[in-house]
Amino acid sequence: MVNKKSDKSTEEKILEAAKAVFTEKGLDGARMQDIADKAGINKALLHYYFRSKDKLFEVIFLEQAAKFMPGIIDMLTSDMPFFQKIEKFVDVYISVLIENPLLPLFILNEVNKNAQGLAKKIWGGGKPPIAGVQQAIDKEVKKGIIKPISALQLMLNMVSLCVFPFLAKPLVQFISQTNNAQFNQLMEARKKEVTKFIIDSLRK
Amino acid sequence: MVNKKSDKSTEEKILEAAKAVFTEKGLDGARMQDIADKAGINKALLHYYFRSKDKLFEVIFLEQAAKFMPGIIDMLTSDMPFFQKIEKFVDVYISVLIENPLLPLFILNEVNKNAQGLAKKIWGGGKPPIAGVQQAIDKEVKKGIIKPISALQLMLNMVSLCVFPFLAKPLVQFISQTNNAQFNQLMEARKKEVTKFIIDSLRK
DNA sequence: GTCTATATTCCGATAGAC
DNA sequence: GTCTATCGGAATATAGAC
Repeated sequence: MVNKKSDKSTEEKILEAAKAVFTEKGLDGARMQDIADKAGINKALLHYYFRSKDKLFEVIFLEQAAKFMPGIIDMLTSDMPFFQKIEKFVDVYISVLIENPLLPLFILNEVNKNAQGLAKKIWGGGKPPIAGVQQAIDKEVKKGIIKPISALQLMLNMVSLCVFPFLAKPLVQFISQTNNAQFNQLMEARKKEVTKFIIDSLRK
Repeated sequence: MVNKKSDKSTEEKILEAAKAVFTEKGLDGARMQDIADKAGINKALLHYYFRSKDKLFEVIFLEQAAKFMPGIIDMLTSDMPFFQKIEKFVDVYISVLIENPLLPLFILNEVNKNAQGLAKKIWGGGKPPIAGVQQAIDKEVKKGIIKPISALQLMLNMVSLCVFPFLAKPLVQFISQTNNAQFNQLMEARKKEVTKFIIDSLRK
């Protein structure tokens, strides 16, 4: 084994390199040459494995999109205690983002450039079952545990608080004067902060 | 006056068109031809007024960046009542975003691609005076009005809750099944929701 | 200042040898 | 399967007439 990559299949090396380049530069900014270089092969081979840049991109995008879309609806409609659902969601989601800090910007960028096409390719054509979330909330309201709130607004709040700091990572690092490791510490600490912020707001 | 644009200077027409195309497509995705078409002129004239695509982009970027960076620090250190500061910030910021929904993604994208260069071009080299915000918060804590919180985390929360829905606008529209006008209504309603959400969380 | 026409560079994609 | 060499188109940028 000469280096770390030599025991991986060529296809795996390409996918790994493509993920890195696409998530950093976006579809338009990425260069097939860069992907080839990073994978340690040449351009022609990229076209041999994946017909075109667009095809390669689509593979990467769908793979990453699945990672980005949190199972927030499933989680909020599960049978865990309500506040525990929130804590779990925040914890898991921020952990994913610490491991994949470029993910949110990558996904949102491409969804915006391709609004109608991609948004529906991620989910099926079906509507998201947001009504179930509203029922779960209303149940807690009736029990007198939380204040009334719209399911959409609550989900927006939860996702916003988790994701935005990563979208604005360079700005946050500038304002907080932190390096990468310190930024991750900050986000680790933020798990508790966000959970507390949400629960304190909901609690009656 | 034949049309709306005929009484504007050529430079103004270019800037207007460039803003529209760059904010929609980003630096890499934008085409000089598209900008020329939208401005009602030809490509050569773009280079006559601005030397290159990059130069033109920089003008647009700096102009838009100023709009995006909210005066959150100034606002939080002003002498308004504390909860009123929050309400005002949310109201003003979401209004700006309703008028410029593409602004956040545009800015964050380019800041990320150019982390070191642009972040410092926006502000001067100086550190942001976040310490003043912490003092303003601590004062309210001592008065017994709010719970203790880090200035950075609070500012992150406030900005996250306002900005993220616009970054994820296509996804939000899909989930909430809304058209543009309905989305704007949703964001208008969100002003009160976000203000309430933040204040409920901070209040003792 | 504004245009048409053209030069130049870059990049995705293909051809063909091994 | 993998490579080198090259094509062909697209996009930025320039030259030069008006």
